[in-house]
Amino acid sequence: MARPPQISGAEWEVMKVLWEASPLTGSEVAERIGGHPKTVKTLLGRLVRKGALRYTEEGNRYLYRPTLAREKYVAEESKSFLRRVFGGEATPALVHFVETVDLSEEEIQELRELLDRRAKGEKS
Amino acid sequence: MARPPQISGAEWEVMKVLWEASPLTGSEVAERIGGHPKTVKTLLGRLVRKGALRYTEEGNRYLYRPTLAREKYVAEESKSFLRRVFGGEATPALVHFVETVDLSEEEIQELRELLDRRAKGEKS
DNA sequence: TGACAACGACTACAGTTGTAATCCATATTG
DNA sequence: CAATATGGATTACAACTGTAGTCGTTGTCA
Repeated sequence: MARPPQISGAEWEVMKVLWEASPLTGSEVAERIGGHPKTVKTLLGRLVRKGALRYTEEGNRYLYRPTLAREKYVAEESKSFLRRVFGGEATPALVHFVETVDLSEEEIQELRELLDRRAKGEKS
Repeated sequence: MARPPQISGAEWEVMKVLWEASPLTGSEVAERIGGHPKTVKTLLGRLVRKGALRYTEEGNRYLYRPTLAREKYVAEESKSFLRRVFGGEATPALVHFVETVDLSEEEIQELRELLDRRAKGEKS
């Protein structure tokens, strides 16, 4: 199973709008991210080349849509981030986030419940 | 307060060994990451140019050391990761990690305690 | 003291990225 | 229909990256 292709920062912006709504034309995407249409077109082309997007022709223009769900990319990026910055260890990263970020009471509660569920059993 | 300079993947490897032990000569760094000395020298030079490393001369060679603590970079990279992948929201990222990564009983316990402490007050 | 090894400085070079512009064909508008 | 706007294809181009090689100097070993 081939890994999702590598997506750059600007490309990620493009993917985001297409994960929110697709298919879209190039101009629609450009409009939503508020970027220069030419630039966005370039990015769309690169993403197609990388296999992150497909398109279908609608009259004279293309309709783009993602080939993979956002979650796949999130997982990939997260792993790469963990590897790079935390030597692949999730716990130090979790500790870092919990310690440095503002969390509301509700969020803390949510996370605590999640950990509880995690603690009982759905282990591998 | 100027942000820590942007560090690429290969450069990060170099920084890691210097955060573990410094100062080191170029060859020592190369040895520890097991990379080609020439390549490592290039990276060291770039990091100096970027301001991520300083060096002092020791005889005919340089001794390199980081200009900033690892934590600064970790914070920077983490923020940029959150922004890119999770729209700047920490909680979804935390949820993602807790759900997708294997955590030992002890790690879960550690995180739970951390959340508890977080819940009582020490905002910052 | 002469050959060689190691150093830093500089150079190389292709691939990626961000940001567009140019070119040509077609669609739209007056 | 003519002028223009728009679309995709192609081209541009500098900065950044990964990965080294070349050059000139100097310390070291035989």
